[in-house]
Amino acid sequence: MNFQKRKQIILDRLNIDGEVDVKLIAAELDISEITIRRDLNQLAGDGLLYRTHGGAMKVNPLEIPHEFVNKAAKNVEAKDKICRAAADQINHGDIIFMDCGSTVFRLCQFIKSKKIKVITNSIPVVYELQNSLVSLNIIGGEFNAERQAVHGTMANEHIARYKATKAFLGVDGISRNGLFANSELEADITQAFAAHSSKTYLLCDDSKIGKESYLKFGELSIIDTIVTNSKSEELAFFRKKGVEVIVV
Amino acid sequence: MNFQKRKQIILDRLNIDGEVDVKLIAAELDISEITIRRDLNQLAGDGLLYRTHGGAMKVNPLEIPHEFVNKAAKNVEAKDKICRAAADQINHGDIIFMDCGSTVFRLCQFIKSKKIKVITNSIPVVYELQNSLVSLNIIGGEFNAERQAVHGTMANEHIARYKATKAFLGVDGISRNGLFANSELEADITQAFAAHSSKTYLLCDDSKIGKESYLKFGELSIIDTIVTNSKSEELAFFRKKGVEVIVV
DNA sequence: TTTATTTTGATTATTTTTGAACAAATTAAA
DNA sequence: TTTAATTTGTTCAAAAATAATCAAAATAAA
Repeated sequence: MNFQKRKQIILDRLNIDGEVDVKLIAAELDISEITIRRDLNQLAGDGLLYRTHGGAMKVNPLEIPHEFVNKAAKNVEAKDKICRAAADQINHGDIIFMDCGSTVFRLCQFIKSKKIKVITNSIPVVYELQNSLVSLNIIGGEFNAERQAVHGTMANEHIARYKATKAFLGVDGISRNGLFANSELEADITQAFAAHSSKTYLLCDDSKIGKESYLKFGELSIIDTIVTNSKSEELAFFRKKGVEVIVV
Repeated sequence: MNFQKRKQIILDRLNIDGEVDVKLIAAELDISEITIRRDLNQLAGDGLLYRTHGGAMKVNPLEIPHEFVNKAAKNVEAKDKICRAAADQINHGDIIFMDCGSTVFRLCQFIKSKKIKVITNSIPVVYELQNSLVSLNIIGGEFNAERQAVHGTMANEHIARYKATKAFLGVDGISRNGLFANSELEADITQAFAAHSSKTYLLCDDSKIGKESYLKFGELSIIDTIVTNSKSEELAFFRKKGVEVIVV
């Protein structure tokens, strides 16, 4: 019974019970208390548990289940149709912006073999494209764990340094009144992307069309093309406003 | 019974039981313990298993691009010692730079529960720290798939916008003649990190001490502290030059 | 064949791990 | 508050594992 094995047992026990007791563990593993104490101290030193008198407690429940993955898995069929159509718009040599939307993320699988440059603030996009023909540029700044992406002042400045041929973006809602976002950070970066690309595509499944939520941040006019599976009558209005609409 | 055959048996056993014991294997194969130990050390050096006292354990398969894992898994024990000592230097509230070295990567596991800001160009570091108490800032710019990291002009400019309390860096070699890197990109970003942090730590295992390869890019003076497992006499020279040396 | 190289094993010294004993610190109880 | 019980850190010693050194055996090369 070596340290590595005891470490595993102790951490397993912590995950189950939330706490461990020096005496109990020592008796159970048939090993001296001083050794268990030394183990706990070492693990506490590495930040793997909190030391208490007589034992240890679990350290903060850090494991945030990958919300992003779940979100990306919703409405997959529609999203994939949208993305396949969007990928058809991308040509060899394009420089494209991709934001951190869950629909935009699914675009990755359709562009892996294209010789293009992708500039993105989404870490999942980076993972997905890192072993492909796509050349990647990561937007720097403060990382938001929930969105798995970078936002903020530095990010916006970074975008402003580049000029893309096309931007593929998501929003939280779009209606005849404009574009809506869940947060100011997302709104800002979406605007920055749109402002620094020659052509701006909005990828949105039917759940987003006509939806108005939280923060209106821009007019329809900053969008050139909408790619969607929606059959909403709102689309006719978008067309009338000069926005190209691709229905899949 | 040659090394190849023993290697096969050892790795098979590891896959089945998750661990092996020097004494048991030695008895079973009717071969001396010292030979088995040598085998295990070699396999551990190749990152194929994790050496423990009295045996070895299966290496936990991280879900990180393989190229990176293999490199990071070499010389694990020394690197972990180095990183534990390095982590001791980090205090609540610190703002630290971390580069894309394989040793620096292993620092992650020891700082997950620290309330600090980490600014990094390494995507594996981001991945490893994303669900921790650490607040992350990603350095933007062109992504290099081989190094799993960002380098270049934008990256250097990004770094220049920040000021860190401490930088933890790797190099490809260090000798009395200065610091050596594998590429200009790495050299530039290392210098940028060092220039914009109050204190610069170099994490390097013994294989890097005294090594001079490819490109000399800086003097010893840009380093404040070296953390290493080396016992080279070169260390005395570093100390004479005013560099603090922490030997683990 | 002889000679060099590599691999293996035995011996010894060193390091690491562990446990016991006791003093210091902490918690609980009176 | 004071006292008792528990937990902890420290020091030291024993045991186990390891590394280092060198010699023997196996293998490859000339």
